[in-house]
Amino acid sequence: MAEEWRRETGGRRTSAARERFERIYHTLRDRICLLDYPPDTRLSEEALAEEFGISRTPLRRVLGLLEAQGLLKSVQGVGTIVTDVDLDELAQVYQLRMELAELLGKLSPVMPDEETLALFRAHHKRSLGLIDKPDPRTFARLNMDFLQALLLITGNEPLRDISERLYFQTTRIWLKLTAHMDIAEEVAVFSREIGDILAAVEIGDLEAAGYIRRSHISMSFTRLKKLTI
Amino acid sequence: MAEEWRRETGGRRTSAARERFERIYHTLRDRICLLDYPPDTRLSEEALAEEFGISRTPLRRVLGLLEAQGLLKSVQGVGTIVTDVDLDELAQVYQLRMELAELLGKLSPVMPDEETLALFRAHHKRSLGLIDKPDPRTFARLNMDFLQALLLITGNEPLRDISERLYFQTTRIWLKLTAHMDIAEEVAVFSREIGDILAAVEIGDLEAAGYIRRSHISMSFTRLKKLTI
DNA sequence: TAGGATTTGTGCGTATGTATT
DNA sequence: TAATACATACGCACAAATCCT
Repeated sequence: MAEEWRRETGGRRTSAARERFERIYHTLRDRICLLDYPPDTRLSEEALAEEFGISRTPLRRVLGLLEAQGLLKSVQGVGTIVTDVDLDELAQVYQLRMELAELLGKLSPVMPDEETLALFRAHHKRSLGLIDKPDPRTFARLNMDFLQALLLITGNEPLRDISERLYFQTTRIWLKLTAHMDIAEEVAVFSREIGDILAAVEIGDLEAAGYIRRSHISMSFTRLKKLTI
Repeated sequence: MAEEWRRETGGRRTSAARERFERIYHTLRDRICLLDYPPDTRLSEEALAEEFGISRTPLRRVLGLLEAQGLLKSVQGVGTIVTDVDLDELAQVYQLRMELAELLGKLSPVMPDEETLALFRAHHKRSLGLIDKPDPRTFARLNMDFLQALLLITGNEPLRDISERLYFQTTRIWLKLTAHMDIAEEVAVFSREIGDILAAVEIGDLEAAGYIRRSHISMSFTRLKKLTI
């Protein structure tokens, strides 16, 4: 039979190869977005393959996906290079993310269960703790975790996928500009965002949560533009 | 030097390998969406590689992208299978496409040049000719071509990419249900849609074009639901 | 239940392209 | 300009998994 590898309730299958693919994908995506691999870094397929204990072939499958999502660019004879984010791309992505944030609370809204609420509260607590000791990397990580939680308020899977992809496409620009901004102020603003959205989610007003998120994406971009001028 | 392979005005590079990748990708995507490969079809990597005159390795790169977009599913020991579209997925994609259609006319609107207008007029003419001799496959092809033209009204590249991807994710369901619908009526409706959008584009009212598109996506889904009940 | 046929997944050597000396 | 070093792209053989007899 060999069906012990069935997973999840719906009977969906997940092969070991697919799990490994996901694991490596998330690992590399996080490294790119946390600037462990800053823009223009040249990655070595061979070194990465060795690190993960596989050959170049399955690794290249992961790199291909990251390239399709705009985080990498492979050029024969040169290498696999981490892409940079230019202001035009950033503006377009943010403009679209604003609209999608609004849709998060409108399309197939899912009333959060107790587990999801606990997640929001935990993130809020983390943000409060971060105020005392602001750290760019910890801030970036919390930001990523909070996005994942926020996606749970919609049952529209394509919307979740797209929102996640657009977020990771440009989020590393924040860590890149960390030296030119007031980290303490950014953390304080973000903590208020989480608090406001948590309040909306607690009373089940997901549409309000979407609007709050939209407003913060808008203001984030405005602050960011002032830095780059 | 070996720089004769530069293409496009912006100095953007396109290697031969990348062009071949794009060509095969579009070929296979069209075959899936035009039901040359109906849902549940098992594709052979070896046969496809031979057809395109390459080995399995670069072909698998294309299949990997089609799998990431939800059109294929590879299972070891079984094969590469064309996915089917279930009603839940269809509903979510259509709900999102309605919103994105509205955004097409709002985010970074691009006033069409004469070439683009000629494209719209040509498609309208094709739709009128199709009324006399309705054919499902020709209809599907025109539908695809019109989408590509419509995407030109926005300068927001992420929005264009996402709109295109969502369209191709579910459009084959129309051809699949062709036997149960009034093709002549569908062609007539579509021809009016093109005519209305053409009129809006001609006078530069791109926001109106987006709303017209949205309304037709909505009505299409309503008609489709009646077929599947 | 077992085994062979078939398919995708993987490892590795080679070809091809780029940058540098 | 030519040669060398080194990176990704490719082709092929084998491993692993599934299905059917």
